[in-house]
Amino acid sequence: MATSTAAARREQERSDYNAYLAECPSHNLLAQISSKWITLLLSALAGGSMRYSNLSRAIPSVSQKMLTQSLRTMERDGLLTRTVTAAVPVRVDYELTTLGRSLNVLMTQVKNWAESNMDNVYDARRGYDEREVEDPIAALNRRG
Amino acid sequence: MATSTAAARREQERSDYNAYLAECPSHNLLAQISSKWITLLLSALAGGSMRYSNLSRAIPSVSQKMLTQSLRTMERDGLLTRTVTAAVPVRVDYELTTLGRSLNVLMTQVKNWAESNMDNVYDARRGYDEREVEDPIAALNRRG
DNA sequence: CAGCATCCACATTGATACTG
DNA sequence: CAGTATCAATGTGGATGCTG
Repeated sequence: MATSTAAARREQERSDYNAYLAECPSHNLLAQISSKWITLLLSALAGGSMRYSNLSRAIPSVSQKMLTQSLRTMERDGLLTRTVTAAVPVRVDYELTTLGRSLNVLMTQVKNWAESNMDNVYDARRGYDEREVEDPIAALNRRG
Repeated sequence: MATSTAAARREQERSDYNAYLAECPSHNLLAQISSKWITLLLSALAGGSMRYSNLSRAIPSVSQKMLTQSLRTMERDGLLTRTVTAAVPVRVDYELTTLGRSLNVLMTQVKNWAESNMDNVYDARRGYDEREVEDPIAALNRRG
């Protein structure tokens, strides 16, 4: 019965920790803001307010669905404001809040890091992939 | 023929931009590093080198699959080193590189932002969700 | 101990068509 | 113009079993 108990205990532990992580709000938030579109929208809106169609053109790879969805999420999280102007046709403007701008500062830094270190990363990848080819040698070494 | 041409042009534009985005290496990199597990692994390894089993225990919610996969990605990108010690049983240590540590500095800032602003975000969400309930009024206003 | 291979469930995303 | 609704494809991650 020992083994089945061990398995049960493992499962219990994992379940506990999952609950802990699911609770952890800062982690959820981190996951949200590091989403692909959020990042792009932050920098698109960094220069000031933009209309829906402007955003759509600024980030042409985004579908209406994801654009709307991301904007709604950001609005809900207080990162931007959505202003509807009653006219024909309707006009909707999006603008970063103070909170949104403060986040953008950080994300810009991360983006800059990515741009600055791209070459390092790509070199590392090339090196890694080449090493993969000569793996047999590593295997020999491992056998002493 | 005007409409079909417009559609074709749109598609062409989108295709062009997609190619542009797919090329954009800093964006790819950004997507990679903002992955859930990468973030956790960075902070787990911030204190120094760790063994595979240590990491597994430090981040209990990660499956072996994702742990291994994430570590390989980070190794490939030059964010950490993987050291195999031939012994029985085998021992594998992971340690952040200088590049990895420099990234961790930024990600820690973002993490801190998330922790500091959690309350703001949650308040905003509550406000948004409450406003949703009284949406009928907004609809009336919109009709002037 | 530190993985890899396989299968599978689910969430995310995209394409398409339609609307106030 | 600024969306909504729906369906299909894709990807991501987890569970399981096996290995050097």
